[in-house]
Amino acid sequence: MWKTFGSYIKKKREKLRVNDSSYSQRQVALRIKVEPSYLSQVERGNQAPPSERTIVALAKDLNEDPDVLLALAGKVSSDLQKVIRKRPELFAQLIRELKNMPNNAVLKLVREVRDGKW
Amino acid sequence: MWKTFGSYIKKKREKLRVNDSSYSQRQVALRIKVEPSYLSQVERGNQAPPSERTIVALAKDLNEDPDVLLALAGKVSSDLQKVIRKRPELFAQLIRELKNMPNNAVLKLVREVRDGKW
DNA sequence: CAGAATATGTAGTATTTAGTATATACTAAT
DNA sequence: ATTAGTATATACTAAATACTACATATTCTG
Repeated sequence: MWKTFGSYIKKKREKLRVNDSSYSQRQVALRIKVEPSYLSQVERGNQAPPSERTIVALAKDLNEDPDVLLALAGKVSSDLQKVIRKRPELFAQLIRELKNMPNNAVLKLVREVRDGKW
Repeated sequence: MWKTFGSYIKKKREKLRVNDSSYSQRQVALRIKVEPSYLSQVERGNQAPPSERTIVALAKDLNEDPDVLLALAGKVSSDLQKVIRKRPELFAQLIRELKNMPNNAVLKLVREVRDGKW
């Protein structure tokens, strides 16, 4: 059902575990403050992905991009949502326009904005 | 608690009702397929705003922008979320860059994208 | 116009479902 | 003998909505 998220984080955890034994399910679960059995369920995709709070903690622990992990979990970071909600028409329009633009076009846009050409 | 959303849609409905008696709470509720008592609660802000599905139906019925209504309800349209989730890093970065940009700058961006300059 | 019929909004309570997680106990690996 | 992973059952909360009943308007109708 939710195999994608689960196997993604499992793989990453196991990769880290090769060089650092503190990346057992139990240790990670302890650090991100959930029950080990729950993390097990999630990794195997038997449970839907955790809450945003937990996913962000997990992302930090596994050194992953929170936005990517949230996306795999079918979510969008609440802080991004907040930005959109402040100016819904504007952002809705922009995002829909960019929906089918190729990556490099969007990226170019990002750079121009960042470099203060606006 | 949720007065903003409620009073907004109530006001709009009552405005429409002046010229069209089919905009009573009951009739609207009937059309958007919820119980009249529920719509009443929502309008008075005693209940949290409805689901996306219901809000969109309401927006259509009241001739309002769904994105705006969703925003008032503290939500972001699931189709926008989907776009973001497809390329999370890219969109996350863009949106965060634009967070504090003035409206007209963002608008300019929208226009340039729409006019195919990318 | 008076009264009947109908429509409107609201109160209060109950139900359903989803999301997020815990607890306990068991099995396998080191 | 620990440590690691998993199975299974269960709990808890909030979100979303329905059901019933009632008081007040509004509209017909004779």
